[in-house]
Amino acid sequence: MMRRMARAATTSDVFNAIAEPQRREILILLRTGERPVTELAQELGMTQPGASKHLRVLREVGLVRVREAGKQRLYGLDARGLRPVHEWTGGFERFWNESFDRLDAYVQDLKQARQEGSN
Amino acid sequence: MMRRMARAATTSDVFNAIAEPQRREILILLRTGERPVTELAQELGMTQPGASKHLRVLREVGLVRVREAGKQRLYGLDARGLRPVHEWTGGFERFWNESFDRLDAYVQDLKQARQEGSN
DNA sequence: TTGACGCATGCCGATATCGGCATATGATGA
DNA sequence: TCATCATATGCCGATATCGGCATGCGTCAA
Repeated sequence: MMRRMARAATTSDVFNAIAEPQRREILILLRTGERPVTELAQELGMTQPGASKHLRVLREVGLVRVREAGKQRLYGLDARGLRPVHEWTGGFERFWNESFDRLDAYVQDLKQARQEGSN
Repeated sequence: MMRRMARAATTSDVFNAIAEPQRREILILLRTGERPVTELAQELGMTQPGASKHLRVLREVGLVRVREAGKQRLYGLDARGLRPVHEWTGGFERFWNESFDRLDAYVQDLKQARQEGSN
């Protein structure tokens, strides 16, 4: 039945897949070329099962591809799935590039009120 | 001690904040201007407490700002926090725009393998 | 065939998430 | 002051997440 879901399945949503810092690191690393799981785990300081699990998530949302190479499984980047995210955030570009009526007033307000650095 | 965290705190990470579909909808809606909570909840078909909670997360990562207006609290967009996400994904742009050596090989490989093997 | 390697998966525990509901808090106006 | 509106928060239950560990399974080499 699955009436309620605590969160959109990480496995079906690129936004969710890249919400995990380690998974983002994997993607970055894979920009330099494909890697077998163990090597990847080693370079990122994670356990092999840990790497495998993250890779699975990435695979399921289509951000990586696997290629069998004998004993190994070479994981490679497939960044096409990141494009929608890029475009989605791009839809807000003008809101951070231009200074807006209300927005601008806010910003000035805040800059004065807080020092903005705290976090 | 908090040795292990099941996930990066949603409250400290913009990536995580926008991993939630409803929160993304809120951000989109707020592009057209600020809104009091109830109106926002109504327009997006969510309960008032639900809206408040999502707004809290968005506030804590700095994606929205609140302005007190008498009884109401007007929430407005602050898209600056989306810029890092845009840039991060942008770092993968050439991987989906250009056709790459290895990448290309993969694709060809897969096309062949599927035609032959047909799992 | 056997053993070692590479990897995936299953189970567990701790914790976080999300929605619903009730309720607390705060401002407004009669 | 008191009722009311607007919002925030607390608690709950169901579920998902993530890391660690053990183990299963396939591949290769001797």
